[in-house]
This record gives sequence, structure tokens and C-alpha cells, in this order.
Amino acid sequence: MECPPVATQSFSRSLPMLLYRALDAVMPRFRKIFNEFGLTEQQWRVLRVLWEHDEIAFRELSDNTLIPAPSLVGVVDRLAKQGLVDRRRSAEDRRNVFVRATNEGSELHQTVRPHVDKAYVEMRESIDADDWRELIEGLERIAALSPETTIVDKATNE
Amino acid sequence: MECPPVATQSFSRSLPMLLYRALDAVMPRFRKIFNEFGLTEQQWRVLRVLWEHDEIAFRELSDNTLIPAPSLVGVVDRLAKQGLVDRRRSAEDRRNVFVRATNEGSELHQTVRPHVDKAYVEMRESIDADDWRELIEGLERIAALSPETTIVDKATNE
DNA sequence: GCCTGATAGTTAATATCTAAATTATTAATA
DNA sequence: TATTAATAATTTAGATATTAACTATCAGGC
Repeated sequence: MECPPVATQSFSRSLPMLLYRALDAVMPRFRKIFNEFGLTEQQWRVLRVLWEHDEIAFRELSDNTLIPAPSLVGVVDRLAKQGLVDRRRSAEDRRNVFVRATNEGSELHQTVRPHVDKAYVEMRESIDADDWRELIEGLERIAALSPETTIVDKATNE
Repeated sequence: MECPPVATQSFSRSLPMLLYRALDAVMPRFRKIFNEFGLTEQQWRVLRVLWEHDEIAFRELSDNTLIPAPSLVGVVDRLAKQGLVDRRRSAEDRRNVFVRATNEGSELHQTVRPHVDKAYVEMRESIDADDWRELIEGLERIAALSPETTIVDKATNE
């Protein structure tokens, strides 16, 4: 009685498709702003994180931006080419790379951030406050799931 | 008192990043299954839709799978090369293309679908039922937002 | 019939994702 | 010390996303 059988459930209302649909609904307005300032979405994510860390390890930057390491290499490359970020090899452990925003990269904070914040507030205000909070909490729960839920029966399956 | 100012809000708890984090948490288990059957995520989405439509217009396929038309061209190309789908130009309006699953493509339904459904149920059962419903409803609300909220002040901006 | 404007699918260029392999470096150990 | 096992960043290959441009086709008005 609680939930309809999965087979009957609509594909478009499955959790993954709903997440994609939600992103399709909210991201275009932000990407539009990024593009106006010559930034891609991923470039903005990197800068967004760098603005809060004087210097950050490559791996942490990958974690914070959710940009997979192989992709992040190219993103940082292009940001560096634009003179917006710096790269530095750690002296202690030469495997580690640290990234930081240049002055020019830091200045973008002042110009871009207000527009993004404004768009974000407008978006949030288009939703009931309680609904919004519930949604955020629900997403936190899903995000907290480890990428592989059932490591439990691994021995059973393989 | 209700909501903290946006500037103070954590980036990782913003709606977009939470949506991405949720996807990162739930998709790997499904992609793993797709890959075991030689399918990519997008290929599965296409088949998933074709299994419910004897034949479907290219544009509708794009809408239902959330795969942008330019990307869908390649996805369908590769599925056709694998002999899993067919393409057909409409006779009435030769601009339209219809896509359908071949027998081989239809047979995948029987083999792949159960595994995916099982993983989906397991995932859903790892979350409280009420929380789940609230989350789905919240996502529906966001997804219902038109991609461009404020077309209103367009005249003001440009 | 010809022109214009829309529409559907496609192509093109660049960026990113996914998965796997590679390189450089470090740590651990015999 | 030489070897081996980890780790961090990068590279590679194939697929997909994004945006813009392009082609073919159709509909309507002249």
C-alpha cells in the first residue's frame, strides 16, 4: 500500500531522472551568468572554492568542486592559461599540487559573485521555505549514502 | 532568522552542489550494472524509454531521456551500430525521425531490467519512506521550474 | 511557382565525464 | 640499498554536454 511496485513506477519520476531534471531546471540561469563573464560552470566551481581557501591541495579541490581529477587537470590548465589561478608543487611531497587564485582570479569574486547570489536568492524565493528546507535535508540524506550502498552482500554476489 | 544570508551559506550545501552530490552517490551502482551489460548510462536511458514505446519521435526521445538532441544523435548512432535500435524517416514529414528497439534491443529488457530494479529498491529501502516521498515531491517542484525563472526583467537587462 | 519563416535533425568545436592506464614520487620492507 | 606497494597527478580513449551553425524539409503568403 505504501509504495507502488517499481515496475509500475514512472521512469521520469525515478530519483536519478528527477535529479537530472532538477539540474536542467536550475542550472541554465547560472551558466548564463558564468558565460557572461567568460567562465564555464566548472571554472566557476573552482574559483568559488579558491575564494575560500588561500591555497588548496589538488585532491581537495577535486573533492570540493565534485570535478573528477582527470577533468580537473584540464579545467585548471585553462584557468591558469587565463591567468586566473596558479599551480605549485609541494616541496615536502612532490606528488602534491597546490592551487590558488591569482589577483586577477580573486578580483572576479567581486564582479561575478553578486550576480550568482542574486540568481540563487530569486530561485530560492520561488519555492516555499518549508518545502525548500525539506528538499535540502532530503538531498543531504541521499548525498550521505556511500556511492556503493550494499557492499554487504558483496561476498554473496561474487 | 529564517534563512542565513546567502553569502554565509556553504557552497557544498547549495542546491546545485547537493544535486550533483546526490547523483554522485546514487549513480555509480547503476552505471556498474549498465557496464556489465555493455551499455552506457545514456544508452540505457534510450532503451529504457524505447521499451515503453513501440516507436518514438526523435525529439520526444530526447525529451524523455533528457539527452540533448546533439548528443542523442551519437547515442542512437552507436546503439544502431550495435543492432539494438532502428531509425526511420517519417513519410508524412520527412524532417521527423522515428526510433525503435530491434528484437535484440528488446531482449535486453529481460536481462538488464531486473538487476536495475533490484538496485533501485535496495537504494530506496535505505531511506525512510516518508523522507523519500518528501524528497521526490521536492524534486518535482524544482523540476517544474522553467529553466529560466525570471524572463520578466529581460527587458530591463538587455 | 518563389520567397520567407519555422521546424527537425544533424554537424562542428570545445569542454567535460568515465574508466583505465601511466608517470612520478613516496613509504615500507626485506 | 633494491624492491615492492601505495599514492597523487596526469594522460588516454571513448562517450557525452554545451552552444552555435548548418541542412533539409515543410507551411504560408506573394
